[in-house]
Amino acid sequence: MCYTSGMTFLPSACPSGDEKVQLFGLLLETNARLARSLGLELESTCELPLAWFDVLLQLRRAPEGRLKMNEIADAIVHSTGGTTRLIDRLEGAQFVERRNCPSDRRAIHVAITDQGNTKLDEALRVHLEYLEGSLANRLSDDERATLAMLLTKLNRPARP
Amino acid sequence: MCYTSGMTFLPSACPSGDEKVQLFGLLLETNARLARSLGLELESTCELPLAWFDVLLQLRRAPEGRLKMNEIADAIVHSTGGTTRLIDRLEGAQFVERRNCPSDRRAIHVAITDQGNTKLDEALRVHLEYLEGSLANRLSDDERATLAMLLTKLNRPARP
DNA sequence: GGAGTATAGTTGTATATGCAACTACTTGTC
DNA sequence: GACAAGTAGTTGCATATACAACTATACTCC
Repeated sequence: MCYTSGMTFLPSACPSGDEKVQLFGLLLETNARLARSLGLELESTCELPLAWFDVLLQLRRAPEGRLKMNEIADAIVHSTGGTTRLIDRLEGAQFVERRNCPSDRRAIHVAITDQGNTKLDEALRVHLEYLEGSLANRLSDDERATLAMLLTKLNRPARP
Repeated sequence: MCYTSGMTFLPSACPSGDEKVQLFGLLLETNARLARSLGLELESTCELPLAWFDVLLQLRRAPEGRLKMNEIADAIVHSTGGTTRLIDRLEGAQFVERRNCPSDRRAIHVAITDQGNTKLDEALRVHLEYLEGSLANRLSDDERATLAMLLTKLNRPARP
């Protein structure tokens, strides 16, 4: 599968066509395109950045409707420093609020507010419509289930 | 699949557990984790940012070993402005060079240099090792082929 | 129960990126 | 062949994020 262009490559130095490299690149590219188009959609229709949407969604899914800072950072795959400022902005917009954690005075509970829930509902409506065009149109129910299974396997933390 | 927590949600306002929403979130999360760990790996062992690696890989794959600015921007899913500066940095490190395009004086050809090729080979070795741990360990050959097929379907540009 | 270590979160600083405005060139139309 | 519209790339500016250093609190082990 190695492209044989006019250029001269050392044979051993050309694994750019390796099947795994291709697959990994495809994953990055697919993700980047989908994230970008969804981000533009949410931003233009709801004025909600994708990262904010992601936080609100994680909070709604959380058992008690709240998460600690480091749980959010892990869930959305940001640094803790970046998460602090992201939550600052969300709190400034009154979509979430910080609360003290009674059992650990270092920790902070971040909870979604009513305004946050309202905005999230609005965004989810947009998101669902978007998904019809980007997922449902392109993959069958079975294919989506398979994809979910494969991604779940891929997403497991590395063995120790 | 909707979490029934202690909180009271309007039934219609809780599609956060929707199968497509879950799948999309899984895709974003998987991608973010893999990109982050690969980025750290490349940065620490090769001092090569992931975005630089991506550009060099696209250039090697290109039929003539070179691409125009807008082709790069599209391939790596960046804005053209962002790509200009990314290529500035890569050119500063002498991994790529800009050349005039003979047939269109607006356009720029970006070509990988010998130093860029050397660095890319180095990074690909790291990448291949990384992929053993992140892809090959978790998915069988068949599963990887299936995943590639599904992502390809997903990655097709939207219908007009 | 006190010293040392680990953990949760914040902040200073640097950097990478997007968007919109801009220049320069090309293409299409009359 | 000139003018309008479209396209390629760059730049000013704003912003989001990462990393590392820091503070405050919790845990562990003697």
